[in-house]
Amino acid sequence: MRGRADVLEPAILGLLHETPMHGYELRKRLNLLLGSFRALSYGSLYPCLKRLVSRGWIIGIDSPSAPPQHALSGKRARIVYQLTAEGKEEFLQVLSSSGPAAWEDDNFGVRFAFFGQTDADTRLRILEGRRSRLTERLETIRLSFNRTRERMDEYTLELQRHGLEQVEREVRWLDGLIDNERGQRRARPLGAGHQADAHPAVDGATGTPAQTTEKERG
Amino acid sequence: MRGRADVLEPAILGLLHETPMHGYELRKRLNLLLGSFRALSYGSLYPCLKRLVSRGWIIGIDSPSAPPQHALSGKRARIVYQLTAEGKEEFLQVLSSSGPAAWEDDNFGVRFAFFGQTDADTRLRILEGRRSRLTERLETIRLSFNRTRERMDEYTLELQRHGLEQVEREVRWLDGLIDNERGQRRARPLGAGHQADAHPAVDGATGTPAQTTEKERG
DNA sequence: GTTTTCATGTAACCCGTTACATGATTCA
DNA sequence: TGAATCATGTAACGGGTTACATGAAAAC
Repeated sequence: MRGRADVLEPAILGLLHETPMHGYELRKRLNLLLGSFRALSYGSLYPCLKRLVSRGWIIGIDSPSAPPQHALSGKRARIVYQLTAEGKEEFLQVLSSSGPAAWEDDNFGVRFAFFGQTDADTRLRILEGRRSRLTERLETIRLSFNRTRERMDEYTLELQRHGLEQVEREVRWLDGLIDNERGQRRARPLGAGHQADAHPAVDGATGTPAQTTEKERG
Repeated sequence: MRGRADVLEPAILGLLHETPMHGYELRKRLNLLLGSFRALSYGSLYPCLKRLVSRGWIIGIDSPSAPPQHALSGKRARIVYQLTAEGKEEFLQVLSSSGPAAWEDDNFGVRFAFFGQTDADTRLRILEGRRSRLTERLETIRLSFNRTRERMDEYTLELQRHGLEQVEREVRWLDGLIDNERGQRRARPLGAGHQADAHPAVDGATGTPAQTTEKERG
């Protein structure tokens, strides 16, 4: 898997910055946040938490936690983790950084997920960095495409074409976001743009009253 | 990165099935094929080649190879790899397999890249498997989306929305491909469909006469 | 003549998954 | 009562990247 780049640690810090949590729940949140479609393994999560504890960025407090219903006693003792002062400082520092690392494939997602806590300047710088990173990639792909198109069979060609389209789409998405960031005061409320694109996006299962049993990655 | 699932080995087998190559060139082809945007490292490639050799699937022949131009002598001795009979057999077996493994995220790309050498039945089964895999994922995302939308800030929401749209787009892409596979005899020539989507796709740098210096991933 | 590209490798490290181990609680 | 979910971990393994090492040929 994508080694390097420490996407897990900042993600954990970020989630714990919002609210303290125990490992099990953290994992669920992380699965959503990271969007990696194979669930994060415990063999990865718990050692990481340990690491963060040993670095003094978080502490784990053993709490039996009274269950909302049933009123009776506590369920199994769970370890609720929360940020320390140092951890908070560390996270804020991560948030304010806007170097190339922030817009590489691995990190961009996490950084974006915490844009709500990132200041506007940094946000814009990251979005623009990401954009130029992608257009640069676009150039490379187009070049290779034009250089090798006659040697390729239709499927390879189609795969290439589709990949190209994906990146183009992503650039346009970024354009929308950047526009939105620039037209700061009372612009359209994010996720409205992309005119004439008729994105049906989220709608299925519209009526569900949010009471489904909490399931893996759901 | 994405550990497991052996995407490298089949890819190498497949490329060598088309034509013998030395490691350095193989890497370039692999970078295109795999579409992973960080170039494959030699520290990964050469050991893998070694593994394949030890398994008897490929052999490396030391050849000085006379350069096309200059007519004079051979450049540095390079090791040209080619499939053995066993390697060919192995690859063909991989090609004919159409289990769930074939349509998981990691493998689908490679499998698709070799569709030109895959029989129509297998192709269709893989495409359909992939499709149902994605729609299944779509359901999961939509559920979680509807369950957590009010608790999320606009950026997290937008990220989620964008992810959802990406998958939806991919499903539609698959629909086109499946249609195409089904309407076998003389259908539209792949990559034409997606009506009213006006995809500008490949065009930039149209005139380049394919003589640019071979560059990394290009 | 120097830089870039070609060309092949090795060893250490990182980080993630798999598989294993354990046990409480809740739901059918 | 038995299955599923909650909850926390450990150890082995795997495979990829980084960094290192080396050198020839081509391009500038």
